Amino acid sequence: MGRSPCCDKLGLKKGPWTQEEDQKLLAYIEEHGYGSWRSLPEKAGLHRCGKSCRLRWTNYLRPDIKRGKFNLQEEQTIIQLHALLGNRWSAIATHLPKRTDNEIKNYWNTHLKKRLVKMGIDPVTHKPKNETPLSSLGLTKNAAILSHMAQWENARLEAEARLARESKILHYQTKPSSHHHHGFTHKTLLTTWTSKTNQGYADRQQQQLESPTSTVSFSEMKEPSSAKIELVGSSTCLNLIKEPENDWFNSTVHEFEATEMAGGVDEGFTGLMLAGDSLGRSFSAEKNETVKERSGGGDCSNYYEDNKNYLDSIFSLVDPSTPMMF
DNA sequence: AAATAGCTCAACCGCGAACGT
DNA sequence: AACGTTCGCGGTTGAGCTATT
Repeated sequence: MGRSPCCDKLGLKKGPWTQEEDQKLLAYIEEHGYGSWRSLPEKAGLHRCGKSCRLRWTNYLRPDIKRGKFNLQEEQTIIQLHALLGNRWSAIATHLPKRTDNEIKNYWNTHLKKRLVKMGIDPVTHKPKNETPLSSLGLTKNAAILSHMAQWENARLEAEARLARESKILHYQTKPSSHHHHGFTHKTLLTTWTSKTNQGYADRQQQQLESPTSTVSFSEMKEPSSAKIELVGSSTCLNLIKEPENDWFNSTVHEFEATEMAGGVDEGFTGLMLAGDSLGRSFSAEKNETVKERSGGGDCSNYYEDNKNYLDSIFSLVDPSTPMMF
């Protein structure tokens, strides 16, 4: 409830961070860990508000951030997940290791959205702009199914958030104390956390993830996010796993697949363009030049051989029985 | 070379959820 | 239950950079 007092307190600096400030923040976090952002600036000798420090850390200074151009695989993941989740950048970011929600949001707004608009696709609905309104009932069958899928994903995210909260507790329990843990590097700090929580986390995940997800992406586990990477593995393929016993989910997927087989797929979705030639410069032109150097190799590299459409991709995200290779 | 338009992205703002008392 | 504090999220801004005129 309520809002925290704003950072407009007298004397608190705003705007771009200097190298010196970065060093101070890094040095403090290396030694003491992070959290308690409100009190951190003063302890670290920074004339910033805690919010600003947290942002600088999560979006820039964190050691596990990958910077630079997004590769094709990442672009596709963003578009697909955006179609499913909308502007839930943090949720999308959980599927893109090393990328921050802010970065993804920026990239969407400055690149991907414009690209879709150019292609005549509504970046909000991911459907062609000239498409007639949905069926007389307001929704086509497929759109309704997608809506179900989104609900399913929402449930999954809630479960993940629940896990994240628990993991945070563990994190603070294992966080080095300022009294007796001097000289922690990022690596030791993060590794310590990971090793201490890995087993318990896996156990709880097994026991408690009762939402339709058995997704083991450890999403929302942002603190520290390198732990997520270790747990997920190096692949940036999405590892969503369908609960075999989830009848509703299975029936939904099967229903959709049946519809699709019958040629009933609504071709309005963005990904149809992704697989086709109309994708404009990046998804086709960049494909050849970049697939080797940008795909990151691994299990994802032969994605392009599968000329699958977008909805295939989306369902592959949630149905491992149709492996999606990026 | 200067002016201007367009673009990018780090950082800020405000809101609401979660949590503590 | 009510209230205060903290944190995280998504939307927005604007400084700095690049391209164009």
